[in-house]
Amino acid sequence: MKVTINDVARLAGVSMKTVSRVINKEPSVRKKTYDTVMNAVKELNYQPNLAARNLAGTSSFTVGLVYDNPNAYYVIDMQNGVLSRCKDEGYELVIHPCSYTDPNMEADLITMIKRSRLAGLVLTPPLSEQSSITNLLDELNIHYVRVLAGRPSDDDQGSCIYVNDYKAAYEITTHLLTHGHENIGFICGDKEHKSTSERLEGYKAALADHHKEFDKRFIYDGKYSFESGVEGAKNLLADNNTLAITAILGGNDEMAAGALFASRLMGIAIPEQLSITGFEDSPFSRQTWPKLTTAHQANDVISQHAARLLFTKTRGARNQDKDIITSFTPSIVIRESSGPKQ
Amino acid sequence: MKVTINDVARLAGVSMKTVSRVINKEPSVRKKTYDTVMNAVKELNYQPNLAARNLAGTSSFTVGLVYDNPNAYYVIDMQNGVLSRCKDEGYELVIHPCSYTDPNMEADLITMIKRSRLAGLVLTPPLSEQSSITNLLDELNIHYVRVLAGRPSDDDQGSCIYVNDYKAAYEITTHLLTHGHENIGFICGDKEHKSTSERLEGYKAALADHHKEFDKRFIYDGKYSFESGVEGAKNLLADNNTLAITAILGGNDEMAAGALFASRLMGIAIPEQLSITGFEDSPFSRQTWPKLTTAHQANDVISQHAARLLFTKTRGARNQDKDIITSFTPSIVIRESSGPKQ
DNA sequence: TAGCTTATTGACAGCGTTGTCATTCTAACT
DNA sequence: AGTTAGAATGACAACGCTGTCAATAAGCTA
Repeated sequence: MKVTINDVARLAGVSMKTVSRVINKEPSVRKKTYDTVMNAVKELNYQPNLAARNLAGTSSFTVGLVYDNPNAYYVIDMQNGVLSRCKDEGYELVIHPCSYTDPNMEADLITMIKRSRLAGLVLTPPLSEQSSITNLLDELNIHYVRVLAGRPSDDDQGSCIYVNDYKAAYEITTHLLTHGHENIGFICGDKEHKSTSERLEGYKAALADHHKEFDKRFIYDGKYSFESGVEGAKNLLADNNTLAITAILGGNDEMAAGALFASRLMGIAIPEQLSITGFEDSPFSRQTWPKLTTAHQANDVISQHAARLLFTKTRGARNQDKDIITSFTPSIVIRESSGPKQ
Repeated sequence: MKVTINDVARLAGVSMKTVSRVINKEPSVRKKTYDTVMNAVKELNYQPNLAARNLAGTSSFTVGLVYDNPNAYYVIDMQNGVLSRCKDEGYELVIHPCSYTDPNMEADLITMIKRSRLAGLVLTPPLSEQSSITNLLDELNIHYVRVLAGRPSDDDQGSCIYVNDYKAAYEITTHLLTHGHENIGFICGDKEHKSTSERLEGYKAALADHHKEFDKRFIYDGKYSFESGVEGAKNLLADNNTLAITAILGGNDEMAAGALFASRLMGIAIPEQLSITGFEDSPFSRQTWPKLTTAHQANDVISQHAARLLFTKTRGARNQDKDIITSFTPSIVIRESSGPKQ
């Protein structure tokens, strides 16, 4: 019923240590021995016991995914990406949702790390931006990889995956500018998120390159929520649109959907009277009416790379994948919610 | 740095076995001893090592969550619910997304179970409905709890959590009927899902109780996807609405949102010309315009109960929580997408 | 072919817990 | 006080694997 490394060793006619070497892909195992062992593994359908490996080995086969993100689509994507790599490499994933406003957050994190002696962690925004967490992990000597909004080469120590929101926002703003829009509103996300400032900077840069002055009356501080998108649009378009706004850039799809909702309430036609764009390309950017122009962020791919990067860190020098992409730029997807200024 | 059971034992002046008894809440430990040990645990901030417990013990401290569901909101809710119970009980959660169309699904499942020697599994729909899976688990002697669409007392062996979609659909249909709607369309979900037939039965029962004949021309077979909701509405309202439909019941929120989208394209005013209702109360039922009338399903609560039920099964007779609710009926939430017939 | 170096393999301890079973207490009886 | 049942505790092996280090086999040089 339960197959152990000893059963495999017996069948293959080698010591259990040799079997261990084979399943860990250690060097200096003769090809022929390797094959014999692998055949035995397959014949018995052997699966190494994770608990035993974690207990005996110096490095564990468990990684953690830490997130504080209300966006279910985002979390699922990240999770699936990391998970798919874990499956390939025989790792196990422990997920750890948390809230950075929770005073117990760090204690909880430590508890988890201790309980499952983790090989490493993948940190997603906005937690990946908090130095209190990275400091803590450095102190505990835990490997981690951060997924971050930002432009590469900041203070990277080779453990970051960057999502270039700056560039994406630049492009989406440019898209609107080249369609004749002059007065473009921007609904920002949480001030605390790096992505917010990166996206705003991209917007500003595009304006500058088109010789338009930045005007903070066009900016609304939202919260990355649908509701704040509603508020944002109402605010920007207040008093019968005194600002003469013809396009609104949502800091994410939810806020853009909120802006759409608000426009609908105000009887504004999209995209005829107002262009609206989102950010992230989450599923519901395709489920609004009209569908949202947005910037596609390949979260599943990003998280896969994050996991790979973590694995190479964990395993030290050997197995250095050098083809891990560590910088991603969301690509804009043009749908029906944006169009030329009329 | 790393605190083990021995450190606690030494500090408390007892054997490590006694510490083990304390942290496992075993009987026959003197109150005084218990307190001494607990103080030592707290002082050292001791966390039992999960790998060691899983390896040494007869039952493991790891449970799995298996799902095949494209709905991110649903998955996250289930996950969070199970996770919150796990945290309380010191268990670890391993998630296992899979696809029932994948020929390797069962092999993958077995691999996971072997790798992490699971204490038990929580199965969510539609996988919870597949006898191939439950048979497999029975064979492997793995505990499991199923979350199911259905009415209690079917073939329950005390390991099911029921979601009474029948009743909820009955109520939502009644809501429409009492508002004067006579011709009510129904966009079904996947045929393979139990929830689809349960919801349809509820719809039929409500019609019957209002002395209305069931007419299958009012039924559209969808796929629980936004797109199929669009198609469903187009179909039901075809030829300038020859069926004179004034209300459409979406099998879930996504399809209802799709129907809303399609209505918009056809220039139909919601809810003035057509009432639309959803099912599940997922976040985007609040992000459509107008917001969807729907049936609220407390997935986080449901999954918490599923986890609790699993724990009591795992731990055998002791710790029998008798207050675990095993049947839930979604409650209808009336919003702006439905109204009286005009 | 002997002699040496290096590649390959194996024996055994130990990872941090729990299960088993033996031992020592405690308290309630004669 | 002397028994004794039963409660409370402890000693030690075992869980399935990996790390260390020693042993053997293979390959190379002269």
